[in-house]
Amino acid sequence: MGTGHEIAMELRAAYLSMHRQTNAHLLKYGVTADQFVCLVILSEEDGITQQELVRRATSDPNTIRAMLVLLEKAGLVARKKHPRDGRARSVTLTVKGRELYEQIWQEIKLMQKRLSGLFSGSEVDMFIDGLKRISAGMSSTPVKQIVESSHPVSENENGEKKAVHVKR
Amino acid sequence: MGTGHEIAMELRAAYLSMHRQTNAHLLKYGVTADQFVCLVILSEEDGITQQELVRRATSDPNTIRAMLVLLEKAGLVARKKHPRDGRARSVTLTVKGRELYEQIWQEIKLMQKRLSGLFSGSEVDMFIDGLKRISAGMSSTPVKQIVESSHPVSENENGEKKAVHVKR
DNA sequence: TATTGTTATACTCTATAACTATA
DNA sequence: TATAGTTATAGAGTATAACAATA
Repeated sequence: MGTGHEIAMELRAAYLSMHRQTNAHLLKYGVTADQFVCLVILSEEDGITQQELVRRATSDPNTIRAMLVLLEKAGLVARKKHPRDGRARSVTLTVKGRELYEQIWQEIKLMQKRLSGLFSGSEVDMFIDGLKRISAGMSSTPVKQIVESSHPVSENENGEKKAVHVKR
Repeated sequence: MGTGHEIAMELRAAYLSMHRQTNAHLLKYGVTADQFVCLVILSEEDGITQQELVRRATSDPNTIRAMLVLLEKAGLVARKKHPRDGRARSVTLTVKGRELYEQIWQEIKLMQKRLSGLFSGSEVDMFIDGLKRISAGMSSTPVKQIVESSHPVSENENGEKKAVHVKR
């Protein structure tokens, strides 16, 4: 029977395969797969905050900012002041951004058809449900009782990131 | 019913959640999740070539080399000349590398138990099978008929990476 | 000639931490 | 005080392309 380790390795393999394939397709448009995810999210709802983009893209504030700066430089998105919250930014697709998104979508659509074509109708939903369970089960809240164990590397009581020799 | 787009987004979310969680756990050991994958593969079979590591880690030669150089600098792996093929390198875990691997494994095991605990016995295998289908279906061979379409960006006939404005 | 790996180079993504401005 | 985002900094991973050594 499949183990947790196997799930992890195959999840990794599946994601990386998809990610590379997507990047290869998008290379000629000058955007990365991750940047395109931002475009997709914005095409679904324009004017959301960076914070909200972070959440929907399963990302973090620094990464999203870096990507938005690049997308802004490419003239694909705009970051206006949020009308109601002076701290926030309201991110929108420019006309150019929406056009590029739609152009890319035509191509990516075929790849996604290939993706869903790998499953039968009933399988798809079960599979997606499994993915969602993993997202929920692995979402960032660290598991306390796991963190302190009988390893001599870190001695702190509460699982904080008090690294001994941090690399990043 | 779930679409290809939904599969892609949820696959992304699941992988990134798992990846971040793993990185957070491994931070105190001074290795990344990706580096740990190398250690795991080597623990399963010592003395394989970099090429073989590339394949099993779903990676590429440059990335694997960069990671091995870091792992070698940390004293966790060794790269000897391959006994039969003078071009190849035979990669092995050092004693220190194997010890660290086993120490980390105790902790990661719990996370993996949590992972497999999200599924029933019969579900696990179906889910893993779905992931494998994606890896196979998305594996690097580019889909010819998709590549050239009616976009004005690239005009080449055979889907080669002849980018107009390449960023990376 | 084909293959394994290296070197040089460069950019994106990711993360930490300290900071500003607004709520 | 808490929250949204910025700045500075840094390092890992990823990719291209040209190269050397060996098969």
